[in-house]
Amino acid sequence: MDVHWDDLEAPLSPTPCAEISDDELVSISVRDLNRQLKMRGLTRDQIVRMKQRRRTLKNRGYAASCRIKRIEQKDELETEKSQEWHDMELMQDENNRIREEVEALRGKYDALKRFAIMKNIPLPPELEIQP
Amino acid sequence: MDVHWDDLEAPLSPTPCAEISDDELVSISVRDLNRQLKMRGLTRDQIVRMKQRRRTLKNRGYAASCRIKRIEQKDELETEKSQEWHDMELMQDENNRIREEVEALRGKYDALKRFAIMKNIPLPPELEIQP
DNA sequence: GTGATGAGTTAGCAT
DNA sequence: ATGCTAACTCATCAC
Repeated sequence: MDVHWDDLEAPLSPTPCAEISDDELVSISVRDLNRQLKMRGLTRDQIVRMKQRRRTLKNRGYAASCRIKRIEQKDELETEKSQEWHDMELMQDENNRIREEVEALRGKYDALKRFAIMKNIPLPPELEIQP
Repeated sequence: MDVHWDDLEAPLSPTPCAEISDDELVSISVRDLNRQLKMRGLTRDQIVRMKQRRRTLKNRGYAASCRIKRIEQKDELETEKSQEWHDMELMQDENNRIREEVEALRGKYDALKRFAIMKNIPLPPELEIQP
């Protein structure tokens, strides 16, 4: 890491590119990359290969993010699903609670009806009890 | 397709393997494959390469099923999610329906209470109306 | 040029 | 040997 190109003395040596690490190559700007390539008299062919290596490294990263994204989306779906499942349970409970309330109320109503009948108390029609 | 090996006359020719299509190679049994390879005097090296080609073709299929499986699982999750969402809506409606029922019942109760008070009808304590 | 993604290859694990 | 899957490479598309 932290290589200084100007320190190198043999730009035309048989291994003129070995010093560029993957991390550097993938993060350097196109502008700077071109500058370095020119400066170190690389052949057209070497330049093409270097560009290609950069592209491949970039693609490696894209593939990784793509995989991560896919996993995250799956997690998201699963989380939403279990959240909905939870909400549904709460609603189910609420539902039962209200249902019991209705039952209790209706029970009292019936008792009241029996009471009225027993005592022969006539009820106005709008207060009649229909189940 | 439908190649008959016995028809070939030059088992040691420079292209002794070209006749095996991908489909055949990937679906033939190991037993039969070995038989064919032996029968056509292939070199050890050619046999190794043929086996490797078979393995690669199989892997191609595995990769495809793996992708399909992933997509299906995602679809499944999404389907379940929207199903739950639908169920939840139904339950919400049911909930509102029961809630209205309670309200109606309670309204009648109040009316009954006012009626009893107006007529000075004493109710037994267990039939008392508490909101 | 950059980023995303489908398909294919390879390595490595489990059976 | 077989099947699966993560990571990688490559082709291709959209911007």
